[in-house]
Amino acid sequence: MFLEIRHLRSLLAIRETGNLARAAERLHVTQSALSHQIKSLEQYFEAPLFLRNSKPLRLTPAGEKLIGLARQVLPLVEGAENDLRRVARGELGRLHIAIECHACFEWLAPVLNRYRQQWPQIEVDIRVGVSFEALPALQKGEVDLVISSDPLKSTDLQFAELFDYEALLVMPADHPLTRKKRIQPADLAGETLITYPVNRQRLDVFSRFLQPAGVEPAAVRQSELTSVILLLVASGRGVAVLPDWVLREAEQAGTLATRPLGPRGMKGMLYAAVRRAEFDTAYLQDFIELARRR
Amino acid sequence: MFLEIRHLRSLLAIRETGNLARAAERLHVTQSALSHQIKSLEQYFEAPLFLRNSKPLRLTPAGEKLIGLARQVLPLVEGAENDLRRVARGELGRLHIAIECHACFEWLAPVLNRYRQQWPQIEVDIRVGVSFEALPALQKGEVDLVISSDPLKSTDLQFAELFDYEALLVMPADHPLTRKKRIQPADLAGETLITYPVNRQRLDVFSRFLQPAGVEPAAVRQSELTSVILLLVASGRGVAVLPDWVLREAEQAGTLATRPLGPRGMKGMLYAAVRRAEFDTAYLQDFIELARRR
DNA sequence: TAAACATCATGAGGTAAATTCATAATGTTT
DNA sequence: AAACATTATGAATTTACCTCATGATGTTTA
Repeated sequence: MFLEIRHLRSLLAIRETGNLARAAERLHVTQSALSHQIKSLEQYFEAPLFLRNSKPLRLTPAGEKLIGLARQVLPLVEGAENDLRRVARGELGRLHIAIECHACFEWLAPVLNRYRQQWPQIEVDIRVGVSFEALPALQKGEVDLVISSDPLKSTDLQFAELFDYEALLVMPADHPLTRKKRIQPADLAGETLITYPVNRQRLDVFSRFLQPAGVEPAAVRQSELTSVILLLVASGRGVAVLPDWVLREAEQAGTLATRPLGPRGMKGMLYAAVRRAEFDTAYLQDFIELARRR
Repeated sequence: MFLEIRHLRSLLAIRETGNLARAAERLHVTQSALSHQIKSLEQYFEAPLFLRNSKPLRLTPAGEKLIGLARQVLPLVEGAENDLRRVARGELGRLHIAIECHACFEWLAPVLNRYRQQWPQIEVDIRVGVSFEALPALQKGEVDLVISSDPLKSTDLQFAELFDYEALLVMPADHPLTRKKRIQPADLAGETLITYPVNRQRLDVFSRFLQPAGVEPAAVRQSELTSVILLLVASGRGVAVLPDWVLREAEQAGTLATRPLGPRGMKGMLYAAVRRAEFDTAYLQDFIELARRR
C-alpha cells in the first residue's frame, strides 16, 4: 500500500475547491507540493486522477473513486483522533473494575451509581473475580482497576489506599456467643459458618483466623448473595464473618449482633490497584476519591 | 491531523503478532522503526497505546480505539487501491456515451448489448445530446465518449473513425420523387419534411442541403423516435432524411424507397471522441472496434 | 491577435521526518 | 545469578516531502 491519509485530504481539498492553488492554501502547503503529490499518486496508480484542461478542475473516474474513499475514511479518522484526545484528557475512557472480595459489591454498587452521573462518558463495568486472577488481568489490560486487600510491589501497578475495615462475626441478637466481647477461633467449632462460594484460601476467616488455630467449624454453608447470608444468619441457620461496612446498617435493625474476631480484631485495608501509567488520569482519581468516601 | 495509514498498519501488526519484533518483520521494517513510530504516536496523543510489561503485548483502551479505526479503514483503503489498479489496467471503468446524432441510437443500442457482455465491469450509460454540448462535456469528464460526425483538432481529445454513412431521402415506395435517381433541394419544396426535434443547425438536411440552396420545405413535422418517423413516412404523411444504416432493413420491407441527395450524395463519417489520456485503454478500444463492425 | 493573466508543472535544493544500526535497558526464564 | 528475549534509545543516514523559482499551457482581455 502506498496511499496515505494526507493524499485523501489533498484530493478532497482539490475536489472541493476545484483549484490546485486554493486547495494548497486550505491545506497550508504550496501549490507545488500538491502538484508533486498528485503526480506521484498518478505515477503509482498509473492512471490520471484529474483532467488538467477543465475549469474548475474535474476528477477522472479513478479520482472520484479516491474521493469516495476519502469521504468514507476521513470522518472516521477525525472521529477517532478526537476520541483519543479526549482519552488523553481523561474525558473518555473505560473503567472495568475487578473485585476480589465478594462483599465489596455492597459498597461498590452505590459508589458506581454516583460515579456514572459524574462521568457518563466512561464505560463502567464490574467483574467479580471468581474465575480469573484479578491483578494479572489488570497487567494484561483486561480490566482497568482492581479492588484488593493485599497490595504488592510492582513496577507497573500502583496501589491506592481506600479505607480500612474490620471483619466481624455476625450472629442473631440472641445468640449465646453475644455474651463474649471478643470471639476466639475455638468459639466457632460448634457453629455453622456461612460463607461466599469461593476457595477457602480467599476467605480471611479461614486463612487468617481458623486455619492458624487448626479449628474447623461444625458445618459450612455457602451463599452467593450478601443479603441472603444475612437472612440466613438472622433466622438462626448459622453465623458469618463479614466486613464492618456490610453490617453497619444491618446491625441497626436490632436482630443481628456483631463481635470482633481475636484479641485485636481482624482488620485490613482495601486498595484500588491501577496501571501506573494511568494512575494520574482524572476519571480514575475521581473514582478512588468517591470510593474512599463511600 | 497527524495519524497516517502507515500508523494504523503498524498498530494492527503489533496487535496481531503481539510482539514488536515480529510485527516489524511483517511490515519489512526494523523493530527500532516501530518503537520510534509508536513513541511518536504516544507523544502526539499524550496517551500510552500499549502496555509494555505484558506478553504478548496488550493495547490500552486508547490503542484499542485505534485498532478499531484500523479495522474499519484498512480494508476500505485496500479495496480502493485494488479498484484503482484495475482502473489502470482497464479492467474497471465507466463508459458514459454521449450521442450528438439522434439516429445513432439505432446502431448503438445493439452494439452496447454485445459490449456489456464482454465488459460487465464497465458502467455503461448513454446520454442523448439534446440539452448539452457533448464535446465540452467530454472535456469536463461528464461523459467518456462522444459519437460525433465532425471531428475537430484538440489537444486533449482524440477522434477515431467509426464508419462512413450516407444520408438518404426516404419516402413511400409509390412517391412521385421515386422517379428521380437523385434528389435536388428544390424537389423538397413541395414536401412535408419529418425530422428529429432538434435545432435546424444540427440537422444535416438543413445545414448541408436545403439552406445552401435557399429552399424551405412545404412543412416540417417532428418526431422523437426513428421508428415513428418511418411509420409516418410509410403512411404518406411526409418524407424524411435519415442515415443509410437506419434504412437498410426498412427498405427491404418494400414499402419505402430511398434516394441519394445531391449530385454526389450527402455523405459523412462518424467518429468516436475520447479524452486523449484514456484513448489507449482496452475497454475503450474494444468499444470502438465493436462500433466499427456494428 | 498579442498581451496579460490564471493556473498547473517541473527541477533543484533544503529540511524534516522516518528508518537503520548499534547498543542500552528492562523484564523473564532457567 | 546468568542467559535470554524483548523493547527503548541515540546517532547517523537515508528518504520523502516541501518550498522556491520558474517554465509551460491555456484563457481572457485590450
